[in-house]
Amino acid sequence: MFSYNKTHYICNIFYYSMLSGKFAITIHILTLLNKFPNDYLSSEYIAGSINLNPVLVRKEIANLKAHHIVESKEGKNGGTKLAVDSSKLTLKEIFEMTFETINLGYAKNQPNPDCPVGKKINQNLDALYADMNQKVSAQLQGISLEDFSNQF
Amino acid sequence: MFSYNKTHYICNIFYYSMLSGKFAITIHILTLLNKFPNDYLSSEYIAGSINLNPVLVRKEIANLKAHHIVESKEGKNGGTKLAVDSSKLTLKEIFEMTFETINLGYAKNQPNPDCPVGKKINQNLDALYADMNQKVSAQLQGISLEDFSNQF
DNA sequence: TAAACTGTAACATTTTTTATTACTAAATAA
DNA sequence: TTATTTAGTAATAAAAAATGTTACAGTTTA
Repeated sequence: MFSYNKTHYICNIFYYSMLSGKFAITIHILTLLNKFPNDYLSSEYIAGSINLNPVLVRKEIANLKAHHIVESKEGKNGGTKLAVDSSKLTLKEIFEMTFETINLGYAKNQPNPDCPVGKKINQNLDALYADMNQKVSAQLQGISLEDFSNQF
Repeated sequence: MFSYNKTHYICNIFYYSMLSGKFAITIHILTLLNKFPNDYLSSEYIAGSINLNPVLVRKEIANLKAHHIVESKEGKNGGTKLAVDSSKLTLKEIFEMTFETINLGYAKNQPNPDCPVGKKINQNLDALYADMNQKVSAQLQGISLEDFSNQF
């Protein structure tokens, strides 16, 4: 058995890039926009489809704008529309805009650096998750927003 | 633009199977146990390596016990040891014991069923995530606990 | 100039995750 | 046989993350 001091490591880890509803919400928004490429859809309207607060829709739209995927028009009759060709936008790109990576999580606290396992566990998990990301990315790369949207 | 009533759907969805630190903690526990296949390691000792509360370690161990992966001994000098051959236990099995599936999340509220997109979005996400799981599972299937443990 | 929008900040609430305390029961060693 | 160390577990607390709300300034259009 390894022996090490059982000090308490307070410091937390910032690996976290947890999944929330961000991807689902973003793809929902984009699917709607894709259905009406010539209309500016309001956040209120989109929110009504997702069943979500319009402010949260606008926040995701702000993210999409930062990536130049959509454009918005302020003022009356304003709203948001797609700014890219949906056949060229892949789910991989959408994924990357909403998550950094896919992973199976890390323990919250820093593992004990005096333990051989604790010292390397995150590094080894990183490697595992990196492989995982490659596989998932390859899959998502093969699906365009148009493909996804055509399923509806 | 689709038109639909903007009622508010309160009902939530139970898809959720979010990732926390469970997988990381479980694999950490199993790696330690694998390093000392003949010792009963206490939850206190394991907790000292993960830097986690011992009660939480015992909870994960309870889960492992339910899957007959480890066995425990109560009382003084008690603890937990592996009950399976680590070369035959795959990360896929460990993954399945701690998560049901991998996914990129769902919006929290039920989407609007009066909207063609809202009505089908979760079904289409499900299909996407199912493919994802297959790829990830195939990867994890190829790695045994022994393989993982040998990296340390 | 009123109305309908976006953009954003600030704050509140809810949900999830992690931590703690406290206790019972079991096994061992002295 | 008794003190000690351990698992097992329930109940509760605290922390963190996600989601929701309110409010309001700025923009555009009719």
